[in-house]
Amino acid sequence: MTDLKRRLTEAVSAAFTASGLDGTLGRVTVSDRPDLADFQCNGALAAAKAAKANPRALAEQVVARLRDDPRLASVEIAGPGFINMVVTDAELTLRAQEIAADPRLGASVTETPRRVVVDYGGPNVAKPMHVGHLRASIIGESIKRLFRFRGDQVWGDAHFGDWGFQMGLLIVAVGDEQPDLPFLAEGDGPFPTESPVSLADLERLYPIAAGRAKTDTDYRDRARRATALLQGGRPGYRALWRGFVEVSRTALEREFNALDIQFDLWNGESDADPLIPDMVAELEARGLLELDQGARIVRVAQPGDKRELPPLLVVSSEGSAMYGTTDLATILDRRRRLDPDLMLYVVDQRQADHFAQVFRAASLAGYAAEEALEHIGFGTMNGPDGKPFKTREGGVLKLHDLIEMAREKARARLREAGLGAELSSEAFEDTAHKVAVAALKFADLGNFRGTSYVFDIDRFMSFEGKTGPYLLYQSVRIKSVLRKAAEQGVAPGPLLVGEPAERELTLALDAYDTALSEAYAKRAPNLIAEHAYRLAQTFSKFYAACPILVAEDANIRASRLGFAKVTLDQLDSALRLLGIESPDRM
RNA sequence: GCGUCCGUAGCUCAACCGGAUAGAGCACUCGCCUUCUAAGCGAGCGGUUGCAGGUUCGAGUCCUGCCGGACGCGCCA
Repeated sequence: MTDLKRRLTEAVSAAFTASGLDGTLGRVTVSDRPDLADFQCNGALAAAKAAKANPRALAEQVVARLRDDPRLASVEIAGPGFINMVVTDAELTLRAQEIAADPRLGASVTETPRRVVVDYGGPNVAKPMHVGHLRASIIGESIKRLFRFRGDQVWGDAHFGDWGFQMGLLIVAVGDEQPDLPFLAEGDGPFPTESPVSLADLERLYPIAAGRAKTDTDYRDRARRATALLQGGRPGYRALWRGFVEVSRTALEREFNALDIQFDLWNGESDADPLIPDMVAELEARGLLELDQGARIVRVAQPGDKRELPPLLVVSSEGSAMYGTTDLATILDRRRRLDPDLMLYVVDQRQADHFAQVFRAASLAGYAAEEALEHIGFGTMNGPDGKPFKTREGGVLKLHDLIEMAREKARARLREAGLGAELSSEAFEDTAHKVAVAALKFADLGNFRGTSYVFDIDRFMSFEGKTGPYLLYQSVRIKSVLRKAAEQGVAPGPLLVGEPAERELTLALDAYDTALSEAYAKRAPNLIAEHAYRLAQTFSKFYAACPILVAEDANIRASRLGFAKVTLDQLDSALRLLGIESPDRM
């Protein structure tokens, strides 16, 4: 099943070819001028340029071949050579009925399903999630759902930051505070299985230790040695580290669940670690490694580069694995275990150079084709001052606190609307949570991921305009109508396009497939968000213009109820792809 | 210094492969609840697309230069 745009593209392309023109120029798009047409094709202009001909004359040839198309109410040439098309009500009726009958609500699947790993979230041991994690989690989750919905086999991997220098820092910090810990002893143990520190301890110690390591070289060297010993397998350090990982992960999973984010894999950086010695040996054997200032590196610069890309550091002068080493080993690990066609890294744009280095090294080593590795970068979330977001006190806002702030705003608004009396306290809390999550996610996914945006809690939580709560509201309103219809014994019937609002709604529903395939191609969930918003808005117009349950004619009543039903289904489908769930009432 | 990205309405953001009259939301003004949730709908106001050149029938979009900003640039992740 294809959408109207694609069907018309086929027809217009055929007309171009039949006129002796390049068929690919027959691409049809939704009209820029809804007052003039439903769809348009600008191909005659491009064809004229290539052939040095008159665009209107070429358009005339093409249009002549389209005049008999029964699906078109009109085909006209406008301006310098735009081909404007208006679709008949009959064709729209047919399309509306198709979408209503389609379990996928008009969305197609990809022609060639792939095996895809989406690496996102990036939680770390000992670091509570903060607003900076919000984007990675929200965007990654949406991309994962989108790819899966389009038919790919997808694994979402949290890629847990449980390894590296930060672990050495924690060992030193904890050891300094509790020097009598059995874990610090050399030898094989046995060691306690209980963590000697709480998450709160780790969260308190880590920033202090990290700060000290920046200025205190002795301290830094101790942490580096601890890192090397941990990675070398010292049993006491390993046992202590396992405690860090456990207390951290428990808390992190709770937070992800609150945002309706689920990972298929919680592979830590430590899981890639066992592969490193063989990997290093192999890189060595292939002559890819070079000794430089005591470290072992892979040179990744290429001739065409505008600037020389620094080499990837594989083994530090201390003998430690680095960030890039782990990432490289992770690629190797995934290749062996999952053999993906594509790995997407949903990580802050600022790490673009790092991923370029790792991907090139992976390509050189033959671990993955460079096209199979993609960094899906996103911009930073800034405060109202345009600088990276901070609380009023200058600290980092924890994700947990952010969600609670949002929830509190949602509760207040729900109480205003009188929902407090209507719903049980459980249902009320559930609704407040859904509204809060929708507000946060839609505020983020409404923007293209690559651009930084201003994080403004009041604007986030405003329940008016282009916001998550607006979308939920439209969904809820439709559910309410459907409930009333069921009480009155009215059932949805065949969709009939007559009123302008019904035409518009059908065209909006038809645009779902394009929105999803574009979002998929560009890895850009904001296109889903935009579609959802446009659909909700178009429905709201329809709702105002076309009474449903009070319509005189029974067929029209059933048709409009059918429009309500299919709109709800597609809207909820789109929202699910954004990771947003709509409540029953609000 | 080198590199990447960005500069669009008072504010926050769009603009599909270079196409028609640069669009939304917020804010502001005005209308609309004896119809299904007004968290809504309709209408209005608001623009020299940072500046200057160039290519083109046509430039927010491509090229050059300048101004302004964010970010990155081997032993943190």
